[in-house]
Amino acid sequence: MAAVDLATHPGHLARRLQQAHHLLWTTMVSEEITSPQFAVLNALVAEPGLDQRTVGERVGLDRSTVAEVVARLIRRGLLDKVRDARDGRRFLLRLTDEGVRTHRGLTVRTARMNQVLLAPLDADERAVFLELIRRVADAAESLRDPLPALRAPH
Amino acid sequence: MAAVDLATHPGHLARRLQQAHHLLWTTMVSEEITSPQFAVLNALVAEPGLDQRTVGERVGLDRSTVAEVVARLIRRGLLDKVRDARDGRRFLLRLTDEGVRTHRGLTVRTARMNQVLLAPLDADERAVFLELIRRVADAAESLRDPLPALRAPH
DNA sequence: CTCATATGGTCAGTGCACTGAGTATTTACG
DNA sequence: CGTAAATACTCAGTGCACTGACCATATGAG
Repeated sequence: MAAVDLATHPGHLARRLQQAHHLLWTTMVSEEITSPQFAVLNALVAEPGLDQRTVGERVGLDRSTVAEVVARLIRRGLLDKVRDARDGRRFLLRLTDEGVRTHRGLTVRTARMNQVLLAPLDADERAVFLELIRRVADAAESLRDPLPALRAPH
Repeated sequence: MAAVDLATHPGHLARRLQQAHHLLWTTMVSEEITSPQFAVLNALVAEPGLDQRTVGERVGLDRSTVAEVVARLIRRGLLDKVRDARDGRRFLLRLTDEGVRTHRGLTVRTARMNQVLLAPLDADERAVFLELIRRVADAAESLRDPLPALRAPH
């Protein structure tokens, strides 16, 4: 009987939170476009013509995952990908008109969805909630390469 | 220029938090056993002999995902699965000795890892952090079937 | 007892997410 | 100029996560 209480494990709670979010997203926002796909569209609305690597940096996705998400958005006709003339390694990404329209429509719905998701918290708690998650995520993120010092044995 | 600030989107932050957690987990806890696998082991330490469905309920996983995770744990020899004699639909799950040992070892490491993950927060903030995530996740969870009322058109 | 319904599990399909290896292009050093 | 290092991307492999369709066993109402 050495079982642990998972409700004190942030990783476990993060997973459950994401599932809750996924549930609301598919019912209230879209069944076709996913949340990561929206994040990519959003990054390109803010900064058209980014390459894949930079998009990944903006939305927090690694190169392989960006490639997959981008492929799906292109297949749906929301995105164009053209080789950079000045640097042949890069692909420059740009929304199609359809992509811009889709992003606009989803923006409204995501706002409504976030309201529902955060409904159990009052205004102060919401601000704290977002800030604490951000701080924890940022801290661990900035710890990517620098410190393989705490690596486990075996 | 109708781009949105993703730092105000709980779903996006939840995903980033989970990635941060995943990063720390693989370096500080285990490269073989994943966090969901540990959750299943932990549920069976607390309540040996559960069936798959109930395990899923305890750790927040759907039946298909539980089946996959269980299959991997069996392949690693950490778990046994036997048909319930009293109800031929069920499979009863039980840890092997090796499974118990593995769980015990990981428990220590997960505690250390959680310390590092929560390092950017002070003690009060940690308590608030866990409680707020739990409340939001629970609320959305309890909204599974009852309310397809807010479903989006199209 | 019989048949409709619940329930536990499996399977196929889709999508996110990471790692590690490999390819192509660019850049920087000698 | 020429080659080594860095960079952008692709590809294969593994694992989580959900849905919807399907199968088998149980159970409850008639």
